[in-house]
Amino acid sequence: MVDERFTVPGTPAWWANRRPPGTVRRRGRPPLSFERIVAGASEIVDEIGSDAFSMRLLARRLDTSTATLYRHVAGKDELMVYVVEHFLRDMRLEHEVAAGSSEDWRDVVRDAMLGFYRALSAHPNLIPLLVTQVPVGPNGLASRERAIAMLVGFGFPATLAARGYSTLVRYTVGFAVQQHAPRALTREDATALGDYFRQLDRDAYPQTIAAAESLTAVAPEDGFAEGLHFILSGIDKARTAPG
Amino acid sequence: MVDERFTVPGTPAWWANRRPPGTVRRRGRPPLSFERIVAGASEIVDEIGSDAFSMRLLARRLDTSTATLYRHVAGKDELMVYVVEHFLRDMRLEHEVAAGSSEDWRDVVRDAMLGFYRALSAHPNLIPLLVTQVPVGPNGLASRERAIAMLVGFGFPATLAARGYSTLVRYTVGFAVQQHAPRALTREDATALGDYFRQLDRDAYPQTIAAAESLTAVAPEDGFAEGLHFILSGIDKARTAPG
DNA sequence: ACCTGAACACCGTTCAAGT
DNA sequence: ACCTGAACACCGTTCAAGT
Repeated sequence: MVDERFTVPGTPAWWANRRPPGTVRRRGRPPLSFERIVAGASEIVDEIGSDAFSMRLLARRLDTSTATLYRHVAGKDELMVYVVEHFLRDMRLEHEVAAGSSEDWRDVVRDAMLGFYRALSAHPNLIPLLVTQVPVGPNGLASRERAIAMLVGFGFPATLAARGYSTLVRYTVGFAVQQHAPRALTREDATALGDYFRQLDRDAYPQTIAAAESLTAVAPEDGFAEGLHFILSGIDKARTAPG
Repeated sequence: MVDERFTVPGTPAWWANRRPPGTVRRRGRPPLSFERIVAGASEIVDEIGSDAFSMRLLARRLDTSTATLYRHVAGKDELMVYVVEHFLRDMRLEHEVAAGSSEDWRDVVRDAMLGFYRALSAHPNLIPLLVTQVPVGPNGLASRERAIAMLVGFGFPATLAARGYSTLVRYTVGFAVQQHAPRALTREDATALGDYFRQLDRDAYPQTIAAAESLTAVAPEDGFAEGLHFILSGIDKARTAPG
């Protein structure tokens, strides 16, 4: 019986023990490299989501067969781990900028988290994958390191930096998946939901009716920024508390 | 072309226009009621999750055929909406208690959200369904109404009550799905992840190594409670702020 | 040595045919 | 009128057979 920790894609042990994949030459067709497979899979996931993604679809797009794909990757699960890693690299490149413009750590971290949120919003079909994976591949590690270093640079003790970072990432991914996941509410849905709330029985749902506007009218990013403000405010209080 | 809003299960329009389902008598077997179908589906989802749930499995367990199930429900999606509604009723019954023991609204709301979080933790396979649905069936509406009324009862303006409620529910469901979703990190995984962090290159990942303990050692519920504390603290500041 | 058609054991959903 | 076996068009994954 094989130790399962070494076979579950995306786990630390799996990253540590995986064999770097190679390239296969094919007569008359572009070589089928590992990179081309991951890039093709990332494209399809971005377009239609990881549920609708299928090995057959990818094989067709790369002009090969599913069995050949299985010679490069262990299966769909493993491929999705590489897809996450692929997107994290792009997100890092996109956000190498910013920072430094303010002295209040809350402004800097708010902008960083808003950038992360916007990057997720730009690739909604990626979000469900981040919910089921804690990214510990090279790009995932680098993002985590930079973020914690940023907080420590603002004078946070290591413990509060780690916990604040965890809370912020959890909040952002959790908010994004509820807002942008397949089948999430569109703006039209929110309008319809507001109308629905307002038409409810006034005796049974007085508060829901009174709050209908606030419950549904907020633009997605504003709703995210509000909660983010609450969290940053709470962390700041913990940071400046005596003791 | 039919208006899609009336055919997508779980939407307000769908709830408003759906036809209440009936019961079918079968010779020599227990009658196949809508309730038995939802109860059976809820059991299976609780056991193995909504992905692994299949109409064939449910049909086998209820001693019938898939085609017969389709005479009672429109399909798997619709059935999952009823499964959510089913669990929300149970959660309401379980939490009819508490409240009133403290004068600080934060203590009361913290206990309420912890109760919700524990209810979700007790049914991890239900959580992914809550991510893709805003529950607006009878039980979902009643929960929302009670929660907002509680905040208003503590003197919150309607707008802040609605936004605070939204943030709290999003945070709780978002945290729960990342902590408890199928394939989420177990305690053993977290330990392995901590070891992995500590073994990284000291020059490349100094902060990750320093924070390894804090990043992975926190018990799940403590991590949730910490973030919850930040949010409650932030909302309280908004509530007591002048203007 | 490398590749792949076809198969296996599944899905959600539908419908012709039975009782 | 009610029920269902079998089908349709898919999955992820594997392997015997080809080049």
